[in-house]
Amino acid sequence: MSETAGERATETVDDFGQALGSLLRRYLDGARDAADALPGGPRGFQVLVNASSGTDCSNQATIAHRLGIDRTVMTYLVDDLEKAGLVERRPDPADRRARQVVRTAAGEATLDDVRRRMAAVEDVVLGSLSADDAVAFRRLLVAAAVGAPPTGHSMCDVVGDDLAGGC
Amino acid sequence: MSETAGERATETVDDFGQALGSLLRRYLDGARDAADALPGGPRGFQVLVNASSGTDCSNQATIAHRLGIDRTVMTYLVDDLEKAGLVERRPDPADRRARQVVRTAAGEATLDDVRRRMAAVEDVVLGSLSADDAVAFRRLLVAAAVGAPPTGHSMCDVVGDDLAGGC
DNA sequence: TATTGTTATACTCTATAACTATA
DNA sequence: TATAGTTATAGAGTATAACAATA
Repeated sequence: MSETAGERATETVDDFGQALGSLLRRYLDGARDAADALPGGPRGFQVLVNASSGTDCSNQATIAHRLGIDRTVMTYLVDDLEKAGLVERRPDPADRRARQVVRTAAGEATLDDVRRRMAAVEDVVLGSLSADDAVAFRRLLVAAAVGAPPTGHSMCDVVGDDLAGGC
Repeated sequence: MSETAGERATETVDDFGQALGSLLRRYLDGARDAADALPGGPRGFQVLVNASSGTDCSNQATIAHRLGIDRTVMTYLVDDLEKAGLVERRPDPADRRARQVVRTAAGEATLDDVRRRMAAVEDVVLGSLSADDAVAFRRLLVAAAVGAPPTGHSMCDVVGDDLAGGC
């Protein structure tokens, strides 16, 4: 940050998309290391985050939609996570077509661990911001991302009607 | 945006990487439309942005490094932009290995046009933020992205010594 | 010896299409 | 008819390796 002698401000980053891409690239570089224990890397991590812990439903389609990835890719990701013993496929009692993706105990433990490492990566990525600015950035990022949810309506809303408190 | 009845806050986005990915995905969706006239799409746009307008030097390697893409990909991108008449490859007088990527008049005009359309896309992507928050977000995004510049040192710094005012 | 740029090749990732089962 | 999930195949995108020219 402090203007070092060798780098007079070389027009830095003046483009929104470039800044966004640069930030994501740096995040993914760190995330790949943090998630190297997980099959699927950062993607596998996000699937694990969005998997059900028992209180909410998470079909493969729901997760795929939420993450913006194809259903066919979800099959492979869940396959690998299941082989690693981190998640389980459970038939949805309300819809026999669907499979809920539920974290195992090992999955919960692994998620806790990787989550901590991801948090460390985030700190590094946002390292050039002050503590206050970093908080503000996270808040604005989430607010901006929520703008147009990938899923027009959550599958939970559709299914959850006759299953009070969760699906 | 406004809380519609059918969508009670479905735990929204609680993950940094997920929010970042979601935002980039929405941006790229719009950017693909905005840059459909350009060979290479959003990537081609960024190359065009980073190409030289005469005042600064821009080797292919410099641009590639700045954008975080491979040199081999740069060749194809510049090939296509050159075929479209938007940029020119010019031998660098200071380094006969290097080729400067310089925008043509048509390239400048196209860039102006696409830049305007990109700005519109950004407004849509940040549409859920207030005007003040959008400004703040852009500022923080750039500040965060500049944190660790992809290029440790710009090639311009190395070459520019004996060419006062530009390379 | 290292770097710029090019080309060809191989690989990874992702999407497409077709199918079954269920709604 | 539409959707969830799986599988196989094809495609886009990307990286790897080798090369020539120059530093």
